[in-house]
Amino acid sequence: MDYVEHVLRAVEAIPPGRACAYSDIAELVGWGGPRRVGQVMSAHGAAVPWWRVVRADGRPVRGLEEEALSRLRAEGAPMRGDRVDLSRARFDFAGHRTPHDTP
DNA sequence: AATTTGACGACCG
DNA sequence: TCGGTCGCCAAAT
Repeated sequence: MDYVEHVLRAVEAIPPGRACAYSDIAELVGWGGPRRVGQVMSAHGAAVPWWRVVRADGRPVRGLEEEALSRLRAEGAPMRGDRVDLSRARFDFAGHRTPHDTP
């Protein structure tokens, strides 16, 4: 059960207007893999801002593209067409710093 | 015990 | 950029 909590905690830490990939969560948690994270999100993601977790190429969650897109756009997340521009939107957990803020 | 199945990802043509 | 292919990891069949 602990694994689930770690994943959800990580997702909750993502601020509005930012996003990160499943692989980023997996890396932060340290075990399991992106697919494992996906399984957890599928089962327990409703409780957290799931739309801020996107695929590595920036496309939103499979199956919930519509809602994810509208929420992301509403938050002002940097988008590139129908996908998140992760180069700008990615949230860097380590140190709580972001690529955008770093000079 | 073997196979299929995901809210995935890297690589290659 | 866009697909196809293969690797990955755990859970459900």
